[in-house]
Amino acid sequence: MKKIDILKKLRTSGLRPTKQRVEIAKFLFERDKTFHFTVESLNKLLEKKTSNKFALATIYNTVHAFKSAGHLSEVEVRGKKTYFDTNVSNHHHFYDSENSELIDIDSNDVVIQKIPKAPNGKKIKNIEVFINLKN
Amino acid sequence: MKKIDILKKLRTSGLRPTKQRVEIAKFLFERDKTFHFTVESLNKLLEKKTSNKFALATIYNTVHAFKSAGHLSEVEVRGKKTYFDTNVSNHHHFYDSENSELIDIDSNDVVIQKIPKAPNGKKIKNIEVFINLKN
DNA sequence: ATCCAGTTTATAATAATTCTAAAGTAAAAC
DNA sequence: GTTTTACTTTAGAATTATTATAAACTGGAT
Repeated sequence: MKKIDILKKLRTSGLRPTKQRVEIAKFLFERDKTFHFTVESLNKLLEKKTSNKFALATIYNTVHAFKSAGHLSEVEVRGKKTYFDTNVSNHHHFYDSENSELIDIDSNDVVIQKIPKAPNGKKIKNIEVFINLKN
Repeated sequence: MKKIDILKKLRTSGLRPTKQRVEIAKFLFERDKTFHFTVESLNKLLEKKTSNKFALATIYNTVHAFKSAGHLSEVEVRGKKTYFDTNVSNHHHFYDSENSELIDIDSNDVVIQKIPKAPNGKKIKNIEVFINLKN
């Protein structure tokens, strides 16, 4: 994704393309493979990659803004930190607790044959399959 | 589950049946349906139900002790608080984010036809299916 | 009854995240 | 191109869930 697209992405989401947002967006979205991170890991990587330092609160603000705009998804992982994913399509995850690593599973690689119907008055929003790994 | 069984349950787990543990165990395990809770909700419910007050740290200690002994399971729910479940068999969950409620799904009610093979050198520990609900 | 390891307790410490209010800035209005 | 305005960033404080600490307590062995 090119810089011009980054700017468009931000503008069309109603996000003013500030220096910080553009930097973070470039870091997150200018890549081929999907990327999983926590606010802490993102912060460290940004410190290395770019010369600028961002306030931690800015990382939080930005990541949440991107999430609200649908550019990031939050992954269901129990633990202290919240994981985010640049893959916003419907998909599943392996979780390797050895090194706290998430790995995407394409939606097509999981086929569910049978699920229960939703409780009264409720509908199914989405189904997440989480495969925990061991060595 | 009767009191005598509660005591046996604690003793066979190597847990000394203290006043607090017995009270909490009775509250958690003397019921027919499975029960989902957070430390906070459990604490509130115990305050109402029993005349005794427990230190919050005791609730944490006890819940973790029960979990280590295999009498409680921890559920994968993203959010600030950790959820526990008196159902320790292999099963899945609905999650109703409207009222932060978990509902058990029997393992037999979910059939997965296809899953990807685990990444190199890793094995599958378990599979958790999480069905998010909406109104 | 006495003792001791395991427990409970109140409180402090920690960790992730959110809040706050002042200073900064993109972009609209002039 | 200035000025203005509303949105952002920032540093630090506040909050929240959880864990650690260390002193007081207690079940159960002796």
